[in-house]
Amino acid sequence: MSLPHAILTALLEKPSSGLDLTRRFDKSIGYFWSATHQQIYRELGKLEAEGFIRALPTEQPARGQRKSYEVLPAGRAELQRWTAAAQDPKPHRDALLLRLRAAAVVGTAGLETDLRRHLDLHRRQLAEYEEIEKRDFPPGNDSAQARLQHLVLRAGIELETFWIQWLTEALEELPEPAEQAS
Amino acid sequence: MSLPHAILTALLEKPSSGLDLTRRFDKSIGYFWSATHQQIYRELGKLEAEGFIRALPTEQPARGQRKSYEVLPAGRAELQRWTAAAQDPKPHRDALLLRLRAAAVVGTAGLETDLRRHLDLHRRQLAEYEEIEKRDFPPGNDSAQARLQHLVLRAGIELETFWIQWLTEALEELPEPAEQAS
DNA sequence: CTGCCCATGTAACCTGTTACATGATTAC
DNA sequence: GTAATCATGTAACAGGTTACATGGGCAG
Repeated sequence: MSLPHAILTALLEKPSSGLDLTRRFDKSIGYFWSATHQQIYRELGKLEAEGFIRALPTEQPARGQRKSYEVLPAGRAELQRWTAAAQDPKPHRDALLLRLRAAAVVGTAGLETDLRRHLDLHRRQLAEYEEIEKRDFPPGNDSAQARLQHLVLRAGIELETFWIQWLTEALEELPEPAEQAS
Repeated sequence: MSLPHAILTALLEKPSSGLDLTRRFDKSIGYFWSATHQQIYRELGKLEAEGFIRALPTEQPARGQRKSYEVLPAGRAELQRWTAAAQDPKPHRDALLLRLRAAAVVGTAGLETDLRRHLDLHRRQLAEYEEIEKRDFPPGNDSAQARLQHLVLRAGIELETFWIQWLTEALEELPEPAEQAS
């Protein structure tokens, strides 16, 4: 039950249309809560029906016309309630760790290529985060809002850093191709 | 599409009944790929229908009777194929980071209690992992299989360590209760 | 023989994914 | 005017969650 709250947060940061939101869910918010445009439109409909958001009045909100939404007081209250509510951490699911565990049983043949690819993807993501950090969080800005946003970004940076280091170790653990059983 | 492969891995490590698997998915494999008993029974049925596993022959495999499964050669081959296949990382979804981002907009009132609870949960998980490490991976055992399994466990340890450190920082960033607007 | 737990399973629902559909705008 | 793209949406499906059902064995 987090997608509606991700959308409320995004809309509070800036009122947007469905497509705007879709774009913002490809970066920024989407770095830790991804969503496709189909999910977003579905959820915008629900949020509007519940009275949490409303479409900004425009001329012709017909098909093919942009429709921007803003958060209503009830929506802000709901987000506040959700933020403060106790929530149990969701069980983890990490396909890569599962694969390594499977490889311990059936062998590591063929793994290396994809591990290197993942390593590369994490390096790119880290570079992107560091770019954002340099651009959006120059030293000195210490408003409460900026500090919290920076904290979230640093979580991303440190998680990517962890995966890069871990994948590097993992690649060292793999037997040389020459040693692999066929 | 990872649950069937998680089950194949678990069954290769040790043939089991549905309930055994359920228990093992509450720890061990379940630390990075959780599943409920309903999912497991559903998936066991599918895997058996596909010829990847089979029920070990017993007297009366009726309702209420334990039914143990073992992996067939086709199942091992499928797991091997999956392990070596390229897989894109799934998009992240982390409710806690989302909440912090929401809190940057609607305020941090009420957050602290639950952050402390999460911190405590992560500390317990880390302690559990370290216990397992001490028990199952004493220094000196360096079979390829043990090294891979240890690598996976270390990922868990380091991730928990990260969250503990991050949550500690986050709690320091929160304004004092006295400063919070009502 | 009642209540409780073990073991397997069914059903309904919710969320997320993939593929496709439709109207409007812009480029050529 | 036709093709490509923008913007919003529908439909079908897959995976995961929650609630409930069924039969067997065991403790008192």
